[in-house]
Amino acid sequence: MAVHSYQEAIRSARKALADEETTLGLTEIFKILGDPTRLKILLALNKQELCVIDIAELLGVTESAVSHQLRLLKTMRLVKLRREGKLAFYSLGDEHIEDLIRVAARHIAE
Amino acid sequence: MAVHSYQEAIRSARKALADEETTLGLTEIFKILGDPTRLKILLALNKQELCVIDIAELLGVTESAVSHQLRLLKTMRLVKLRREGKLAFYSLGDEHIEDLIRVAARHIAE
DNA sequence: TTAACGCTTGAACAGTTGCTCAATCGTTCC
DNA sequence: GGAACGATTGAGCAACTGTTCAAGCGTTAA
Repeated sequence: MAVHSYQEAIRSARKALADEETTLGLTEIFKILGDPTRLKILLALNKQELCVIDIAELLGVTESAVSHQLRLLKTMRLVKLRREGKLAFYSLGDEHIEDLIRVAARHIAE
Repeated sequence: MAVHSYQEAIRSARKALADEETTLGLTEIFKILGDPTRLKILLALNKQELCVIDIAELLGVTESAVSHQLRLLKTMRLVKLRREGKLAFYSLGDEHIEDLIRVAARHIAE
C-alpha cells in the first residue's frame, strides 16, 4: 500500500512503533547476536551439541569467557544444557536462530 | 544429516566457524539492530521516508540523538538520505532489514 | 580421601556505547 | 543582510559490556 501524504506517513510510522514491548524484545535478541563470541557459540552449536572445553578451543577463548556467555544464552533460552558426568553439553534451544543468521547473511552477500 | 560421533561434531562446528569475516559482518548487523533507538528508527522508516524532526518526535528523543544514530545507519547503508531544502528525509536503504525483523519477531511470539 | 578435571562464579578492569550539551552549518524567509 | 529553522557535529560523561583472574563447586578416577 502506498503512502499518499506526509501526514499519513507519520501515522503509519507511529503504528509501526506502537508495540514498545515487542520492540524492546527484538533489541534484546539482536543485542545477544551482536557479539562475536556469542554468535560464534551459536554457529558452533548449529548442528550438534558441544561441551564447554571444546567450544572454548574452537573459538580460541578461555573456558571462563565461554561459560559467562553460555549463561547469558541459557537465560535467553537460546541454548540448553545437558549434563553428563562432569561434562556440560550445550545445544541450540531455538530453531529460529538459524533463520535469523541466514537472513542476515543474505544482507552481507548483496 | 545426522552427526555420528563427537569427533565429527567438532569437525562440523569448525566448518561452521570457518568464515571469520562473514561472522564478524553478521555481528556488525546484529549490533546495529540491538539498540532500541536504532531499531525504532528502522521500524519507523519501514514503509515511508521521514525527516529528522519527526523521527525524533515519534521516538521521544532529541534530534541530536537521532542524527547521531542516523549517521551510523547511513554508514552501514541501512538508511539513505534525500535532501529537500533544509529538510533531510531518510528512508530504508536495504530490503532485508524487514525480513530480519520479521524472523526475530517470530522468536518472541513463540 | 585426595587429586584431577570440567565448569562456574564474582570482582575488577579496560574498552565501548549512547546520550547530552553547546556550537555550528546550510537553507529559507523576511 | 539577519533571523529562524532543520540538521549535524564533537567533546565529555555516565552507564554498560566482555574479558581476565582467582577461587570454588561437583564429579570422577586413583
